[in-house]
Amino acid sequence: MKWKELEEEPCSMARTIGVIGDRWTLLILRECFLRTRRFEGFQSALGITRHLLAERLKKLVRLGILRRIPYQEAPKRHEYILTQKGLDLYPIMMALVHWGDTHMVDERGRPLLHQHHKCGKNFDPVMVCSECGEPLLAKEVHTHPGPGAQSPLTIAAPDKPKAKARRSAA
Amino acid sequence: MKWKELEEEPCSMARTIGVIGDRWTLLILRECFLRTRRFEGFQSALGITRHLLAERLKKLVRLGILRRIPYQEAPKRHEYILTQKGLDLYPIMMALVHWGDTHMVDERGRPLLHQHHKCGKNFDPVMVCSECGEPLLAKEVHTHPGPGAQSPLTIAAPDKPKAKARRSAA
DNA sequence: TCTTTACAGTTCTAAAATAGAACTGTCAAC
DNA sequence: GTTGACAGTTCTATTTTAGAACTGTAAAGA
Repeated sequence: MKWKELEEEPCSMARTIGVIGDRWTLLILRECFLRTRRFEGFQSALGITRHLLAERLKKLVRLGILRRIPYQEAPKRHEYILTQKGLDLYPIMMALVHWGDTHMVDERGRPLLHQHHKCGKNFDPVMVCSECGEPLLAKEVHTHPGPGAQSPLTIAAPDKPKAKARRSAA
Repeated sequence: MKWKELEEEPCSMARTIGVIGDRWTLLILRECFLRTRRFEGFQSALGITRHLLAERLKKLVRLGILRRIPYQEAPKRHEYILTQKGLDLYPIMMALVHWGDTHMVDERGRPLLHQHHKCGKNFDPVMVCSECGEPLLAKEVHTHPGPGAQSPLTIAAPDKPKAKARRSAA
């Protein structure tokens, strides 16, 4: 499966993965949320090769997740800033951090604490139901096809004959 | 940067990315949450090559995200079931789906709806503060180093001399 | 003026990961 | 005794990444 194909799957998760589902893109976005904005900033913070960084930044701009804004003329220079679409990735970032905080910390504890302006406390992110406000558990959620569905299950209609025919074709 | 190194970075997000930050792993986990449990099930639903599927399942088992449980003797067969550690990835999955629902749907609408058992309604996941219950916005959160920090900022202490010295070394 | 530095890339080659297909092996059913 | 389900493993070819060097503009300093 190519990356491009992912973006066309009838599954919101697959499409999202097609956009941000690789290591470097995710790390670049982490830096964006930490207020890094410039090429050199990303490069030195991440140790990513310049080649890949340039390529990923282009992709994020093309997808409307970052905006490329000039901050000086003369030698033309640009900053990369999160758009609203990019800012909307925040829950994903927080969910990733929280899982790491829960399952991947060593004996020293969390590398980073998060403080909420509104209440002033260090917090954990909690995912709740938009309708009743209760925390969401996988077992308490039932999925069913929406208007954009193509298969009775969520996802990835295996509409490629290959998938099933693979062995009998031999 | 190698995948192994990621898991040792002083950043919970980097560590999480080291575990689940690739396309196929994420898609395999999606299938797990949709109750797929067997090798052939994953393979035909995803179209992943058998080689990679075997490799990724091993990794997920090694990391304690899936458990490999025999479901028949004779030809020994196993199922792959989410552990609690794996189930805890649910907010990440939901956050990915929700972003896709918001920004990647086509004119037909969402491929999949989610219904909450407790309240019976279709819902969106909302990420809130564990302390005050208010929805979290990136701009209202301040990060500061925790006990496991190694750099004043969250993350990725660029402790590799290469990062800065790269040009002057030439 | 000449050199160095900051910055933002681009362009190579080598190494690693992934795709794609076929092969292995056990057992049940036809 | 042949076929099919299932769960892998083993190949080669293609794509991606890593790693390092090179390009080019302009400011700062010797």
